[in-house]
Amino acid sequence: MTDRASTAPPARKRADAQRNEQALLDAAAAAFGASGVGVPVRDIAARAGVGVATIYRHFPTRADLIVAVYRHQVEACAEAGPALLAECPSPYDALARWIDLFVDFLDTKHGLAAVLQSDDPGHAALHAYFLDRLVPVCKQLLDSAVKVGEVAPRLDPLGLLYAVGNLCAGQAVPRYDARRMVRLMITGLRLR
Amino acid sequence: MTDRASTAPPARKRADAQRNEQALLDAAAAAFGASGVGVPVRDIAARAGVGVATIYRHFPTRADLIVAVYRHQVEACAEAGPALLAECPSPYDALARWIDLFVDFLDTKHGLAAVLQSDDPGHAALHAYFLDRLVPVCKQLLDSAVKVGEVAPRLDPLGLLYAVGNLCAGQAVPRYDARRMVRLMITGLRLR
DNA sequence: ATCTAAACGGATCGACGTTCCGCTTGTCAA
DNA sequence: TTGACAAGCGGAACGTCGATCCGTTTAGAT
Repeated sequence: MTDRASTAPPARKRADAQRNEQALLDAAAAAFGASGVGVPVRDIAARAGVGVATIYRHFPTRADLIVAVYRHQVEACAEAGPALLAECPSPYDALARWIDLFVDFLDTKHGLAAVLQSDDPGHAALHAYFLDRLVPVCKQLLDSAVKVGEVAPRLDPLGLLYAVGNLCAGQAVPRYDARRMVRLMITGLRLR
Repeated sequence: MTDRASTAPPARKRADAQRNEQALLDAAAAAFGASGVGVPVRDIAARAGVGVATIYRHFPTRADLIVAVYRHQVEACAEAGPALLAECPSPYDALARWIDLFVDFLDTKHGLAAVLQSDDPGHAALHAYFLDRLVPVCKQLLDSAVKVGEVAPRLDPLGLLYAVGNLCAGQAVPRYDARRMVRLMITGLRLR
């Protein structure tokens, strides 16, 4: 075992493949920012200076690519949950602020919320990742607020996250303020 | 003026064109119900037994076809607004029940809410129709509730309708209950 | 019966996601 | 260093879909 990491599996990628994967991540991030997460696959490939097949080789579905691009930010959002719970005066406040963070994240990513609500099986991995990572955090916040009687019990955290995502989708109309509508919904949650 | 209706404009459609238009409306209604409003144009044409060009001739954009298919139901929803205002104990109740009607309408139409939130210019006519017809009704209900102090002022009726539409979009997840989330938001509206 | 413009249908085009296949190149052992 | 081989690559090709085009059919008027 001369490997630096003793747990590393024997399969190692070729150097050019690693470079391409990184180039693709950079290109995808740029393309998503410029044209939304629905940007044509060919555009991303062109930005990265690779062929389209290379994208599919590294990221079998668009969802895989999206997850890879936004993983850091989703992680940060997930980790903010317990932190807010610790520092906020009440669990409800923590929940409200955490939802705000989630809205911040979603509405700076053109079309991400829309993709999140699609039932295209190609997006299953995206659903799975977001939900696996964020539902437990939301549940913890919700449970804490329920425990002190600030919020009514029996609200599915998945449903709440889903609703926030939906409210952030489709901002085509300039007079529509997603954040305000989310706050309204969170207000409706409060018991006392 | 030998025309039966003196107000009829000189332009009259050929009988076969009228038949085809009706066949298309029936076929589209069936196809929308079976496969959602995103069903391929070719499928609708096949159901109606016409060529695809005939669809575009009668309904230049998909939005025109959707509007034509659902016009009656949208009208009914719009007309229910003033009626509810008259018969309900309070304007807030009328608003809540009207929103409920809107949700009823939306979530029985696969994918309609999703189309409603798309910013595809081909759907502009759909946006325009829904908004022209329903925003004034929503505004009347909202204004009435504001006047008696049940709801905070300065909420854009368009934004509220948009939010309801968003909440009804993308019901891919079985544990997501759009109606419940809408009710939560409407609850958040209430002042006293 | 004849004429004409309205209407038609399906071929066609372009955009896109996805797959396929022959070529290139990194890696490792001799 | 060199040779062999599999990992990796690029872009052509295919299927689907929306939208348009164009030669043909036909309703309705004369």
